[in-house]
Amino acid sequence: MADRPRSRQIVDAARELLETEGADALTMRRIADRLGIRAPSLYKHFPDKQAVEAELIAQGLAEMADAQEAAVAAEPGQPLVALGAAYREYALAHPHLYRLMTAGPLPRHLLPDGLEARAALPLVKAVPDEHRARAVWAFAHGMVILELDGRFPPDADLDPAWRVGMATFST
Amino acid sequence: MADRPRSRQIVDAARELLETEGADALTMRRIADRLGIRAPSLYKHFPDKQAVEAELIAQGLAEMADAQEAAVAAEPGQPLVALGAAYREYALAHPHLYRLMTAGPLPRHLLPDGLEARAALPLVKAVPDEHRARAVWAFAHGMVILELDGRFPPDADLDPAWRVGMATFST
DNA sequence: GTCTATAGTGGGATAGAC
DNA sequence: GTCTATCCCACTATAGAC
Repeated sequence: MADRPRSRQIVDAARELLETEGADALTMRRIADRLGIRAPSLYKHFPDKQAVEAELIAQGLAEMADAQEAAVAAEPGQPLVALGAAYREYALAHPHLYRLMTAGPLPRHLLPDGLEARAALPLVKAVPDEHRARAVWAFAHGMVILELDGRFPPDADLDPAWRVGMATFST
Repeated sequence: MADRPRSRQIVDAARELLETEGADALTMRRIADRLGIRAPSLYKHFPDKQAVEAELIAQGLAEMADAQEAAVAAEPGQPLVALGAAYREYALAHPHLYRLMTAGPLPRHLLPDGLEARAALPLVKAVPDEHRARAVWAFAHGMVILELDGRFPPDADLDPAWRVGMATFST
């Protein structure tokens, strides 16, 4: 806590705001409030708001990659089922961050080299055919985002939908 | 053009703004500009902005339902393939409207009764198992939204991904 | 049904002093 | 690296006159 660099403190504050209150709360003013400073001071550490958001996206992608890698390591027999479960779990545990990561184009020029590829790698290894891999990703993302957006019936049990989807793609 | 009711003109102007410039351009001021009036005048015809958006969402859902119904009628042998193609085609033809229709919770209390169910019906008939139907919808929505958001590699040919997904769910 | 005027809120970002 | 002061922007929405 003590002397983490300011830039790190800023990203941490931004993340807590995002995760607890959502994207609307993620403003330069609110970030500064959390640190007990004024908003203009943030611009000594980051050129603009997008740069702060890019850090959060990078964190999310790295954590998602970790989760995916751990999932296949733990359940090598059914990689696709393990990947799907880990994907869903991470997204539902960090809904606002997941949205930030996936809504709109990635600011690729602001992300570490290779990060996007690393996040995709476990799926690519489990599903070598690229077209099939894209289809699986679309299924998983669609399930997550429709759930987060409250688009399924409120009482719908989604476990069977995940199961049938993952089973279908596993064959 | 002449004497369509003002409320209708407002919705038409809103739709043209949304479709041509995206959600950020859909403001009460811009709508009023298009009609040559001032923004406050709009509030004599609609209680608030959400009511205007709900009209657009209702239009989109109805048009999507039309497209789905026409698709199964034209290709009764492979309903799922026809539905997927029609879904994708409508979404890509109206990307901003599609986003408005699918991002966030539906304002169900502002939509005509039964409209949401009508839009879902062709898929429900083609895929009687509700879990499987949800999985198919998630796949289709995921494919569309990832494409609209530029998340697939820029040079990716998505036709094979759609084919493999639809074929997989058809068996 | 339109207008003017305005309230109220919020945002990102910069200049320049210290 | 922080501050104050400020700019400029934009939005939804209401009140009240005509």
